[in-house]
This record gives sequence, C-alpha cells and structure tokens, in this order.
Amino acid sequence: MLRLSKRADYALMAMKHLAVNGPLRAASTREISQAYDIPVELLAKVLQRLARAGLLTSQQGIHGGYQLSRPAPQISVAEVIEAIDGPLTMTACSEVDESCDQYSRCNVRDPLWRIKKRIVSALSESSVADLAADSAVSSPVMFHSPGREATVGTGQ
Amino acid sequence: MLRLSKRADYALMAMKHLAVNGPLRAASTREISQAYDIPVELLAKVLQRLARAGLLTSQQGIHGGYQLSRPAPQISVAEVIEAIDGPLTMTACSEVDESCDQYSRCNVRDPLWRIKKRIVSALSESSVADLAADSAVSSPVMFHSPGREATVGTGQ
DNA sequence: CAATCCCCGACTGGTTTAGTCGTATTTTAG
DNA sequence: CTAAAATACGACTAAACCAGTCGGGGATTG
Repeated sequence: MLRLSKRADYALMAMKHLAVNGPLRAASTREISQAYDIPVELLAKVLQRLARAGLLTSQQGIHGGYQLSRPAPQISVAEVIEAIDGPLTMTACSEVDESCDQYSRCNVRDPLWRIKKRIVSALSESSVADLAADSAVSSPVMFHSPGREATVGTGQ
Repeated sequence: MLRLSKRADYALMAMKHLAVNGPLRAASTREISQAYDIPVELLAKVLQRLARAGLLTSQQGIHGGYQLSRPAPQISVAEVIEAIDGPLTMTACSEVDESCDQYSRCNVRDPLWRIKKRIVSALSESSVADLAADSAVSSPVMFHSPGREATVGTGQ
C-alpha cells in the first residue's frame, strides 16, 4: 500500500536529472536511461506523458531532448506523480466516484479524506527543486524491511 | 498511486465499527460484513490478520466475535494498514532492500524518504478513535475525479 | 538523405488483488 | 453430547494492473 509505481519513480528521477543538468541543455531519453539504467522505451513513454502534461518541453531532431517547462521550484512532486499515474486517490470510492456500491454505507470516507489531504499536501509542498537539492546521487540508507510490504506511492 | 487496498479499507471500516459499537460487545464477522456489504470470507481473512497482528482479540464459539485489543485512541491507522498490507514503503528499493539494481544510481531516494516520513506521520497520528469521531455513516462529499487514478494506499 | 531524436499505440508476461471454497477447531446452548 | 455458530487457515481462481517490449510514424539537422 501507498506504493509509488516504477513509472512515477522514473519520472521523478528524470525530472531531477533535468533540474540538475541545467534548464539550458536538453537531455535525450537515451542519455537519461543510460544514466540510471532505465529501459529506454519505458522511459520514453514516461517522458512523453510528462511532456503531454505540460511539465516538460520537447525538441525533436538530432540534438533534441527534453527540458523542464517551468523553473524546478514551481513543479511539485504531486504534479509529476499525477501526470504519470493519474489523480491521487486513496480509496476506490474517491470523492464523487459512485463506483462504490457498498460505500454508500461506508463509514470511513470522511476521515480518510482528511488523511488524504495531508498526504497530498506533503506531495504538493515538495518540488522538483527539493529533489535536486539532495546530493546528486543519494547515499545509501539502510533499514530492515522484511516480508510483505505496503507501499506509499502513486499507486502503481 | 498511493492507493489503499480494498482489504485495508475493509479493515479500517471494521475497526471503526468495533470502536463505535463499544469495546464491551464482541462483533462477529457476519455482523460486520452485513453492515457494510463486504464479502464475508474476505472480511474474515482481514479480521483474522488483524487479530494475528494483535490489534483485535477474538473469541470463538456461539457468541464469539472480535473486539479491539486496546482503546481506540491507542490504535493508529498506520498500524491497521500495515497489519493488512505489510510495511509502508513508497518505492521498490525501500531503505535497505537491495532489490533495486538500478537504484544504486538512483538519485531520489533520500528526498522521497523524507516525503514518506511525512506520510507515515499522517497515518500514525490518526487513530481509530479519530475515524470513529466522524459521523457513523459519512455524509456524501463530492468532487470530480476522471480517468486514470493514482492511489494513496497500502501499496499493494 | 541518413542519423538521431520525439511520438504513439498495441501487445505480452508476470505479479498482485479481490473474492471463493473447503475443511478443521473452539465454544456454548439446549 | 450434539448441533449450531463462530473463528482459523490455506489453497484456489479470475480479473486487474503494471513493467517492459515492439513496430511504425514524423521532425530536425548535419
């Protein structure tokens, strides 16, 4: 539960890469995929989605590539995730979506909605610039996490 | 992304039900499943997991059922979710888990970890009692949420 | 005109999840 | 003492979802 999809992960890595490597230079899909060992075709789709969502600008042609469409501090992590995985929803019956039959009798909608707001805040308040502020390549941090795992993320 | 599994949802609904219907009375799987229209066998598994995790006490026999093992304010939403879906992890390479090959070069681990901490806080700070504080049956709240959806949840 | 890039949709295989089924064990009412 | 009502547990199925792949375009530039 609460897991980020790989695609969203890739998206964030790419956004950080683009933020760090200057807003001047355009980076190609291939360059980024090699830098982080991401399958090219998959990353390509991710970058295309980000471009379609307006978070990146693309330039075709021999020296083309992608650039951030806005300054890094003005792009939130939430935006990136939503561009890839769609709206952030915590439950099946998110808000209006009447696709929950049983949820007419559901008793936890409102409290969960409050929690969701806090999560969305956390994601909205951190920007791509914040990602880039950390060391370019993160240092290893280690814990133990055995067995089943609930994930926090964009819901793959 | 960020979606809660149905099972986790059911777990929270059941926990609230048990919190509201007094810590005195034991509620059976059947009673809860009927109250919220949840498939009995599925709910049964969920409740058994909660019991095994120590969040519920169970009593077999003709007038058996489940009760909260602790006062509702002392049971966090995070505990419930983790009992069902396992540890809250945001990324594949959560903390120690070296199961990410490429993530040796990953550049967003640390910043994401910080975000994860905020999310875990949000989930740890709300208790089952908070869930129960809302109206027993939540009032309809409506937004629009079209198309793809990122989910906030226990990661499955 | 050819290389290098972006663009887009369709497809496949594996994993996960929701939900089911069957069987055993415990408790209690009669 | 036995039948009913519960929990306990594990194996199974079907559907959804996701990661990753493939193939065919179109744009830009040397």
